[in-house]
Amino acid sequence: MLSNRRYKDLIWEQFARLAKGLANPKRMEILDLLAQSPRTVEALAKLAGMAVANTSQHLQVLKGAALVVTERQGTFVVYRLATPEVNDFLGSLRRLAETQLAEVSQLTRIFLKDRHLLEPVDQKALLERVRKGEVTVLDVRPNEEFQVGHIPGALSVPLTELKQRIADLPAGEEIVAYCRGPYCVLAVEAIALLRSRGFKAHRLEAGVSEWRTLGLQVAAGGDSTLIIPNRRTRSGAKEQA
Amino acid sequence: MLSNRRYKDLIWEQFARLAKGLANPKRMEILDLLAQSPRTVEALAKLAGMAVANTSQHLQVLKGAALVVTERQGTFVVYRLATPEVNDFLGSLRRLAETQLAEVSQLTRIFLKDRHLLEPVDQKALLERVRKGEVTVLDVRPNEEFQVGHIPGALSVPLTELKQRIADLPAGEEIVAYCRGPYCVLAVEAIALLRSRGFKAHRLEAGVSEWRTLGLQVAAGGDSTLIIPNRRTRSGAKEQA
DNA sequence: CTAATGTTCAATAGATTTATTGAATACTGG
DNA sequence: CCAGTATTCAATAAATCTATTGAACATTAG
Repeated sequence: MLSNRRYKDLIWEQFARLAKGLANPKRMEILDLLAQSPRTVEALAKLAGMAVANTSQHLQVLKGAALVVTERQGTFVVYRLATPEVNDFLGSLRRLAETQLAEVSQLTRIFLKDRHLLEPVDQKALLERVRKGEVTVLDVRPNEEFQVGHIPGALSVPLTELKQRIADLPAGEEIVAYCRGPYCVLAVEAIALLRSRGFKAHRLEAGVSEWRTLGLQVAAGGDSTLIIPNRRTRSGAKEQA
Repeated sequence: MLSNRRYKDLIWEQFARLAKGLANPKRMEILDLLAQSPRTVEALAKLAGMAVANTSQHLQVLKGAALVVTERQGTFVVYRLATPEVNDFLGSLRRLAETQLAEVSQLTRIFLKDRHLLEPVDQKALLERVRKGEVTVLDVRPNEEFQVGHIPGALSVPLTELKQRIADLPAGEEIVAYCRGPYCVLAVEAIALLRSRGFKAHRLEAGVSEWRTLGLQVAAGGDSTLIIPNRRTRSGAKEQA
């Protein structure tokens, strides 16, 4: 017979178990990377800047908290978020952190100010214009992530290739760049580069996971890569950090 | 100058900081109690079954994660959730735990089965009937919590007093009892008692915080306590565990 | 002021978490 | 089967977290 007190203890322990999975900066980063696309242990280790064994250990914790699931592909083990609900939940955790922790917005402000990009753009209006297809949208993440899912109509121009391909962009038009979300730095760098070349460019803070959470459609495959054909790459091995 | 890597590390650390606040069963329980009403350290310690110093320490952690705030009232220090967003977030954490962790629903099933209360009621329909005022609704939490906020139209009948006051209840009508939410045991016991006395009684899983999260109005004060007048009690000192 | 009460602080031991290291295991291609 | 690569496991030390204890501090009542 399960006593009241014992039931309570066990139930709260389960909730805390979920939270424990999130209670580490590196695991947080791993989850953010997995929100973009499924990845191998090796790829995650490289992107998060940590040893493979350590990454594997963190992934076991996340698996134990039922936040991620695995699938074997040959000698690789591919990890991904367990369900779309996990993605939505991560979004609500971040929003809570933004409202509750002054440090979050302060850090972002300092970071953007250092890069002379601290000009508040109405993100809601920008999102609406993107949704309506009124602006040229660049997805500056690695092409692998673009393939898995991107904002409809976006062009895949990974940050690593932007410099070489910048001449191909429409000179007069307004450009909007996005990457993995509000705390990803790829689009920030892309905007800096674009502006230094005279483009009128803005950063969309939302990434694909935010886009999806808003209930909007996500495109897959390489159909919007109008500028150059997709390159073949080894699973996650040469992504940008 | 804040480097990319350093910015990322600091940002993820902030998110993890929030999660760390939740990563302990006792803190989870404390937050659940605070979702009902503000409480003193002493009251929380008693309700959660832990030492005062230990409770105070946990509260410092929650305060550090900006999940709760304090207010001094004489020699007491009253803790409460920092914002309504914290309450909503706790709800989404629980919902995620329900979908991701089989243990949660299994524990609840075992608990209810032990008490012969495992008959699935359509909670959505029940909620709708409560909203429309079609049933007699009992709030079986301590009266202090009722005072702070309750479902409009509900009668305050704390579980501790139910036995004495059961004769005053309308015999024929259907009765719905609720307490602090899906993982609170007060209503479960109330239902068992009511049924043993021949009442047709059901448990509403939602508590006040869920009710509020749904965007519904919450009543405050003692105006719905139709059966007996509100008693004066010392802040949380004699609540039921 | 002093006494009483509620809360916090400080020190500690035991448990848990984390990064590192090197070895073991799983799968593929030959 | 063997060799090579990706992942996991096991052991360890350092760091962090937790509950307990007793003292210190803050506020109110007298």
